Amino acid sequence: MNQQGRPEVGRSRHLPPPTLATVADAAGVSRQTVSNALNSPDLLRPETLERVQQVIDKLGYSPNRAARQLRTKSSHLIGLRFEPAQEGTSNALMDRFLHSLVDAASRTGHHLLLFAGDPEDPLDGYDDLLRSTAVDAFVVTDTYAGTPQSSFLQDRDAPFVAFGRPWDDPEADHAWIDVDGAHGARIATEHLLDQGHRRVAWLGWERASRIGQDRRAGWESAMSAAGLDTAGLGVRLTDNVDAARMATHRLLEDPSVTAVACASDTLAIGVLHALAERGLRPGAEIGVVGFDDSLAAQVTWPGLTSVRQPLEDVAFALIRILQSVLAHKPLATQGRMLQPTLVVRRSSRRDPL
Amino acid sequence: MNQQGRPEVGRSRHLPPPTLATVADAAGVSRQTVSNALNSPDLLRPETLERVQQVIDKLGYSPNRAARQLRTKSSHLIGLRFEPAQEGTSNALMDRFLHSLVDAASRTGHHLLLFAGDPEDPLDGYDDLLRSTAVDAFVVTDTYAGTPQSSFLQDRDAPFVAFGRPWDDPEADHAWIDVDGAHGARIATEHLLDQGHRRVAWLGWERASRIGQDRRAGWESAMSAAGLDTAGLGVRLTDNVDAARMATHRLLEDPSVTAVACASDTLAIGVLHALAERGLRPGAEIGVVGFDDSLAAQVTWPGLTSVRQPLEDVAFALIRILQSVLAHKPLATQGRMLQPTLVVRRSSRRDPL
DNA sequence: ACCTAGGATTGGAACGATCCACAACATGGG
DNA sequence: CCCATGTTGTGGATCGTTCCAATCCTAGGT
Repeated sequence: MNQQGRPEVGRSRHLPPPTLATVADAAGVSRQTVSNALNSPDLLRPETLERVQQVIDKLGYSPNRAARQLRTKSSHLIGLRFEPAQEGTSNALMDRFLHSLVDAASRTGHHLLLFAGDPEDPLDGYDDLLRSTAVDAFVVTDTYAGTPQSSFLQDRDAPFVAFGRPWDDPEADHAWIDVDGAHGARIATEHLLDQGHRRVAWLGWERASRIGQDRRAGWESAMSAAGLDTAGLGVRLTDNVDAARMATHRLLEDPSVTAVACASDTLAIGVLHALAERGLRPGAEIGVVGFDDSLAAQVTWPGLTSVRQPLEDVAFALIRILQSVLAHKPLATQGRMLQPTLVVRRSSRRDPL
Repeated sequence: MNQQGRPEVGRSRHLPPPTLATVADAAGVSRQTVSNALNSPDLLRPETLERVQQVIDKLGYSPNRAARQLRTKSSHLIGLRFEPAQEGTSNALMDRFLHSLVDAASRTGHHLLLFAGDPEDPLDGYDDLLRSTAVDAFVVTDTYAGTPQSSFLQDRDAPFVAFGRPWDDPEADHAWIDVDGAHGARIATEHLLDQGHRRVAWLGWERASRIGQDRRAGWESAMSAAGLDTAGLGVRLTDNVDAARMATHRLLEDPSVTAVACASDTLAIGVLHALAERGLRPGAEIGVVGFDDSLAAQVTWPGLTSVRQPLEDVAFALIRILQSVLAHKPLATQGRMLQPTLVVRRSSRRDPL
C-alpha cells in the first residue's frame, strides 16, 4: 500500500487534516515559510527547505484547495458542459476526446468539471459556474452555427477555448482549435479515386450544418481536382443509419456509382447495411469511407475505412492555449487547424488483402 | 439572451463579482441576513426575504464557492477517476454512464470532477484530492477483484460509492450498486432457447475475471434449468474481436452448435465476423447475443441483440446512496442489485421479420 | 407599566491559504 | 565598529462565506 511513497496516515483517521499552521509548528518555522516551500522553494535556504519538505511528507500535508482558491481566485478547474451522445449513432468521439482532455489538463495541474445543462438552453449552467467563480475557464465543444455560448462567454470576458472554429461570427475573437474536415473528406475521396473509382458519391448532412458543408466541400474539391463531375452524386440526410441505407439503395440504381464517402461513420454503416442487403462486397465491389473513426468503425465487418480526428492533439492544444489565455498572454494565433488522417480498412480496398 | 431570466450584467464587466457584503449593503441588511435568505429562508420575515431576493436577482449574485467550501468543508464535487476506453473494443458504456451521472449529480447540486491517474497505480489521484479536500466523495467504477481503491478509501473513511459489488472482500462494508450480470446472461440464454436453439455456446473472458464468471454462471444456470449439457460449449478469451472470430470458427465445426451468447458486444461482433466469413446468416441460421448494448451493437448489421445495463438507474441510485453516505445516515441496504434487460434485434431472431 | 418569551436580525470570529510590510540575520566594504 | 545590502523568516491582514452568541424588537401575560 505504501510502495508508492504515500505517507502513513492510518493513525490520522477521524483527525482533521493537517494545515499550514500544523506543518509550520512541527517544522519550527512560520506559516509563510511553509507556503514558500510549496510555491517558491527558491526563496528558502536549502536546509530549511529540506526540513520543511520532510515534515510535509511525514504529515501527508496537501494545501486545502478551498482556501487556496479563495485567496488566489483560481480553482484550477476547467468547466465542460457534457452533452449526451445520441443513441443509435456511432458517435463515440466524446469518450476519446474527454480522456485526452482530462489527461492534458492534469499535466498543468487542472481538473475537469463536468456539468449538465437544460438541453433546450445552450447557456444553462455556464452562468452559475461563472458567477460563483467555480471554474477558471471553459472548454466549449458545440460551436456549430447559431450556438450562443461563445459570444456569451466572450461578452462576459470569461476565459475559454472552443473546439470548433467560429463559423460565421465575424465578431468572434476568441481562441479556438479545430480539425480540418474539408481536408479529411478530401483525403478520403482521393483514396477512393486511387483505388480506381471514378464516380464517388457523397452522403452528407442537411444544408444547415456548417461542419457538413465543410466536409462536403472537401469531397467536391477532390472530385473536381480529378476532373470529375459531382452532379447527382451528393446526397443530404439526417445522421441516421437507416436514412443512409435507403439513400444507398437509391444511389446504387445507377451502376456507375462504385464508391461512397460519408460525413460520418453512422452514415457509412448505413451504406454497409445496404451493401449487405444487396449482396455486394464492401471494398472489392463498392468502396466505402466513413468519418470519425468511431469504435463502431473499428469493430464493424469487414472493417470500415474512416477519417480519424487527432483528438489527443486537439485536447493538448486546447489546454495549452487555455494556459496562455489564463495568463493573459497575447495569443500568437487566434485559431489553429489540425489535420485528420485516414485509417484504411477493408471497406475501401479493392485488393482482398 | 435574457429570456431565461438571467440578470443583466453587461455593465459588470471587469468589475469584481458581487459578494454577500455588497448585497447586504444594497438591501440595507446585514451579511448574515443575506446568508440566511439563501440557506434558511424560513428564518426571515417574508417581506425582508422578498427585498433581499430582489437585490440578489438584480445584482446577479451567486455565493462564492471557494468561500462556502472553506467554511462548510463541502465542495459539492464528486470525484471520478476517468479511465480511457480501450480502442478496438466496443465498450462505449462509459459515455452513457457518465452522462447519466452528471445529470443525476446536478439534481442534488453536485458537479462531477474528472481526474486522471497513472494507469499503473490504481490509487493515484485519489490521495491528493482527498488530502486537499477537493471533493466530497468518490464514485468508484473498477471494482473487479484485486483493485485496492475500495479498501483504500474505506481505510481513510472517505465517503464513496462503488459501481460494482465487492466481489470477494469480506471486509468490505461500503455502499455499492451493481448490475446482475448473471441474470443478464440468463435472459440472453433463455431467449436463445426460446428461439428453438438447444446447443447454445458461451464466449466469455478468462477465469480471473469475476464479472466474466458471474455472467458465465447465468448462462450455465439457464442451460441446466432447461436440462441441457454445457460440456465443451464454454470458451474463455480476451475481450477482442479477432479472438472471438477465431473461436467461433472452431465452435462451428460442430454443426450442432446453433447459437452463441457472449460476455460482451466486442466478442459478439467477432462472432458476426466469423458468420460473415462462413456465409451464415445471423439470426436465421445462428443466433447471437452480446452484452452491454453498446453503440456498435446498435448500428451493426443486421442488428445485434444485446443485454442492456440500466446505466441511468445505476447513476441515479449511486447519487442517492451517496447522499445518504454524506449525511452519515445509516444505509438501509449496503448494496443494491439492478436488473439488466434484453434488447432483441435481428441477430437472435429466426423469423426474418 | 413591566417583564418575559420568542422570533428577527446583527457583529465578531473562524475556515486555511496567500499577500504584504517589516524585522532579524548574515555578509562585506569603509 | 558601523552601516548599506541582500537574503530569510515573521506576524498581521485578507479573500467571502457560515457559525455562534448576543442584541433588538414585538407581542402577550400579569
